Amino acid sequence: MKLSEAKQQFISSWGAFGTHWGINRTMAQIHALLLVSASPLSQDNIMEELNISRGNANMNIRELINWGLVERVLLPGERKEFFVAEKDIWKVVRQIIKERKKRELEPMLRLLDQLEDVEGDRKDKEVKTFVETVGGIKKFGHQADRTLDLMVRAEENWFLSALGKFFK
Amino acid sequence: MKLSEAKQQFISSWGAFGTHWGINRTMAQIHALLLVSASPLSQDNIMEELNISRGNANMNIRELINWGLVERVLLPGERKEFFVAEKDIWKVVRQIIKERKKRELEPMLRLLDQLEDVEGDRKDKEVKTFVETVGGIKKFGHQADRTLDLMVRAEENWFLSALGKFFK
DNA sequence: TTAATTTTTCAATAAATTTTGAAAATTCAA
DNA sequence: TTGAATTTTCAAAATTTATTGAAAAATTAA
Repeated sequence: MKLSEAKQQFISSWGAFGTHWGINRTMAQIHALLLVSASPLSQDNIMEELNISRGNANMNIRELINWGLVERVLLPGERKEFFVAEKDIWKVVRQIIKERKKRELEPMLRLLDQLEDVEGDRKDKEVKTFVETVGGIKKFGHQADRTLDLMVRAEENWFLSALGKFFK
Repeated sequence: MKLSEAKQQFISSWGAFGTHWGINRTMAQIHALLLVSASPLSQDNIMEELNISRGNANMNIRELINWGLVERVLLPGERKEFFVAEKDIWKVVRQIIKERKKRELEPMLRLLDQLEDVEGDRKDKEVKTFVETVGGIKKFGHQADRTLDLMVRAEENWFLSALGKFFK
């Protein structure tokens, strides 16, 4: 397989993959393109490679920067901005965990904490089921939150390899 | 907070949560509703509670069954079908991991395996970056695949609590 | 300064996804 | 069998989300 074809395939399936994770196709494709580029790309490069408009490129590049997955670089003698993606996949995953934890898990846990003190007789079957189910989710969520914290803080890939040994 | 209000809130935020994970709002809401219901609900119950159409309810209930998160139950003396959700959150999470692994991770790994044998000089910077980045993702992916396998096979919540102790 | 280049914004448009509801198919009691 | 109850399907409509492109804003070299 030729490099250009392989790149195409990678970009396209990374884009499809993203849509299963609440990330829009274009954002995932830009990320994929930068992941496999040896050198920084400008917004125009990206527009051309992916056949997308200026506004679309700009918006999604910015979003990738907000997520901490891409950064701007200034090339000497160039007026344009260029962009590169972090290529160490473990760092990428850590960054995504960090952001999603903050954006999704933590707000959900705050809500669950509130829902705990629902009025009513604990002997009522409906009340009991609600309290127990929500309580279980809350407990699981807090435990996951702590575990993810450790993952995010881990400096190296030691987490997964430690796990591997742990389970053997 | 009243039970009905708490239920409403839980359903609504579980729905919003789902949309960040590539799951449609209604499917997540039906799941939430069943999670906090003490007794099985019929399709009509669900339609009424969530104010959705028959077709919509039917389609999303079926999808939840495909995901292994909900099951049909037949109530004695009733002609209609009723539905219940697995309430043990650890089992729910394991089931989701199992399905997403099969539907998303495994196909991606098969593609990455193919992309590995790209033609071209390994000294070419573009080729090198591609091979290394994709290789890194592949390695990470396979490792994650094995770890998730262990999680799915784990019978009880011992996984997270073991982790907790492991990291202390 | 000025003016060319580049980035950002955002209303309009397009595309994708979800929802509806009525009709068809299926199930099941009698 | 029949027919009422229930489930399923699916084309059309509604809604949501993504994309465009042109205009405005910002940046920078001279």
